[in-house]
Amino acid sequence: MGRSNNRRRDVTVADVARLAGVSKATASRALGGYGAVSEAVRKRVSAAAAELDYRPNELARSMNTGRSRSMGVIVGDIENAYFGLAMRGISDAAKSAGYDVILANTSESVDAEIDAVKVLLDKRVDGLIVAPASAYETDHLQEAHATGRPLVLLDRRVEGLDVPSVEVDIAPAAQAATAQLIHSGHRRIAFISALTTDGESFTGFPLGVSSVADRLDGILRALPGSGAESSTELIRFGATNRESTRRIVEELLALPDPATALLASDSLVAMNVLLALRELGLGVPDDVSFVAFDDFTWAELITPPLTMVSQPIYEVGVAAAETLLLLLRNETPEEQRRRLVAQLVNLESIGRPRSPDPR
Amino acid sequence: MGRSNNRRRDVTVADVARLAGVSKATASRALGGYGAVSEAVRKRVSAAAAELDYRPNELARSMNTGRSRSMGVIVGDIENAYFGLAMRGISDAAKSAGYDVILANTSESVDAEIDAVKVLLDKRVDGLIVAPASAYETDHLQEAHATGRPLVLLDRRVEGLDVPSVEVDIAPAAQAATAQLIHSGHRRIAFISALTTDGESFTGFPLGVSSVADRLDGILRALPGSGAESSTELIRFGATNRESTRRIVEELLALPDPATALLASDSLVAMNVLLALRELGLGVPDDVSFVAFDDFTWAELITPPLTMVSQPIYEVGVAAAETLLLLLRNETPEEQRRRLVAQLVNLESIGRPRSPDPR
DNA sequence: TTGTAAGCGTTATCAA
DNA sequence: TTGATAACGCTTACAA
Repeated sequence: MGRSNNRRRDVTVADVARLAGVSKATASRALGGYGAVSEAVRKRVSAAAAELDYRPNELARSMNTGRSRSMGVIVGDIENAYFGLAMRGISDAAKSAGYDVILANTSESVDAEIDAVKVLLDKRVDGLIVAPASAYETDHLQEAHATGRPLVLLDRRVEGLDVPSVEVDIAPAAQAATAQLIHSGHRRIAFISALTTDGESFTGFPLGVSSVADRLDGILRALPGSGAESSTELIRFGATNRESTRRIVEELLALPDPATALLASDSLVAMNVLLALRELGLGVPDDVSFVAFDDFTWAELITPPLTMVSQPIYEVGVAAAETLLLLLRNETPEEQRRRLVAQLVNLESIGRPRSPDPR
Repeated sequence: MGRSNNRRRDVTVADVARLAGVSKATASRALGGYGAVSEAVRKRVSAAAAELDYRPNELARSMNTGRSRSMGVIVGDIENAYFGLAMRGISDAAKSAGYDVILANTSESVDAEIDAVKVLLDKRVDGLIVAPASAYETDHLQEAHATGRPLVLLDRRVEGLDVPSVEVDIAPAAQAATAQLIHSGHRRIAFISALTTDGESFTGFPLGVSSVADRLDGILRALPGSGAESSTELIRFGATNRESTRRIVEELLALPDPATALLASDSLVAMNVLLALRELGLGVPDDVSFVAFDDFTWAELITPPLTMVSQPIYEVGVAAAETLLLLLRNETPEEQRRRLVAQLVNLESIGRPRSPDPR
């Protein structure tokens, strides 16, 4: 059966100590496994604790050790499978080190991020993992860092903020994808992102999100000497929803010299681009070639299977957590900027460009 | 600029009080906005707090209020979009009530769940939201409930555990989907789930996961008098991965009287079933009709668009959090078992059964 | 309205 | 090896 003391006052070390006939300090030592305790006493205390079903109050413990054995994680959008998987990686790595994870979701809003940092620091998390919503507004991250509590950046880095980051090394894969398109005969290659640039120029960078800047960087690196063109009109931001994405796709394909290949910055953009193409009655890759910067389980089921840049995002999460754990032990990570490799998964959405006029 | 005291000792109420020239208690009252404080003093304390950039230590606060303003959430798999979206709902609702969320992932393992409950209770969360991995092994949930801390079940309920649950009312939708299949002429309708039954009989229930049991319940309810058959061989569990799912699909289609329609219990199963059908060279819905219990953004892009049972899972998350918040205020939820309606989204993966022998 | 002092449940210090 | 006792930073009686 088991005791059913409703609404019982929590059992404390004092209770355990009393039952075991020792002092609070001794009981605490025995339970915590530190200091010097005789074997006999240890047994007695353990028995008493088991008897009373004692569970230490982690709050109280944290209060004078100063460490809470928890890490705060701040991401833009947990419902996005990309961050969901990263979260899983973080969670797994944290757990096996005895840490747990407090999650904050920001809906990619900097204000919410600022707030989340405050809340988590107030909760006295031992450290933070953040996928920053903006590379510009970073005062709150600077401040967090200044409190002395370790901070690791996830998926995105912030220039001028001297903390470790774990990212996907996406530029080479972006370059490879672009090279592949060029090889197939494409000269008008467009990039579509959900980023809102707020009137910022994207040329020369930096863009607000480094992971997007890196994609673009890789693409542009593939162009010189290829005959393919780098042109402002082919690089488009603001594909935040189905409608805006459709408008962008239409515009790209209605240019005097139209785009013949589209690269989508993430899975959501990819979906909206594909929906737009379908609505426009255009086929992939016969009418337009397509590459997505993300890998989704469903890609294989779509006709045709999509060419994608696959990212080890679970591993990014694990690495970020491990880096943070390292910092918490006052060790220094091998690299300040850790980059995991992305892979071009070459399925069937790249074809030859349709000739400008069908003869 | 801002001050750059590295590794500064945290500012406490005592510091604020000293600067404001009042006692600790008064400062605390002024900052907390309770008790009686003169306007002049309040201003002075606020100024001092701002000056010192004071941030209250929530740990210490929690320790003597007994409340931590945080809730623990335990789900099987955060990387699953289904739970990711629920998490988002919980997170949003919690935040707007000033609560935050500690997440634990269990990989659908009961042991991990038992552990997670312990850890979260030790952290003194004010309440728990759990999507239980099993309807049988529930001692840890009973115990959690017995501590007096409120518990709300998410997506799945546990018979005999008297706590509120928020679920999707999936049975009617399952019945509707089945009716639709019957209407199209199907008589051999199969259900495929990832659940491992451990040799439990599924007839008469209960299955380990109520949400799966409810699907089956709805399906079976549609059969009587329809001419369609209810048969053990058509109800299959253990579709946990691509290979096992393929085997199950093959078996179902190789029966003396083969299945002509397949219902997949969730999106992962759905994907594996579709992959299997593709590998077997079978078309949907020409060769086999198909319905999935989940909605995925990609369904529209697949050929043909899938018929699905769409679930308001974000809202389930919101409702679960709101129910918990209610309990935390010692109020009673209107319904002990809250059910949100699911909807049959009728796209194009239901067709007429292929005649047994092609003449 | 304000201050003093006693808790909350731990861990840490220092004698014994 | 053990036990008083003082922290940790906050809230809250109770007094003034």
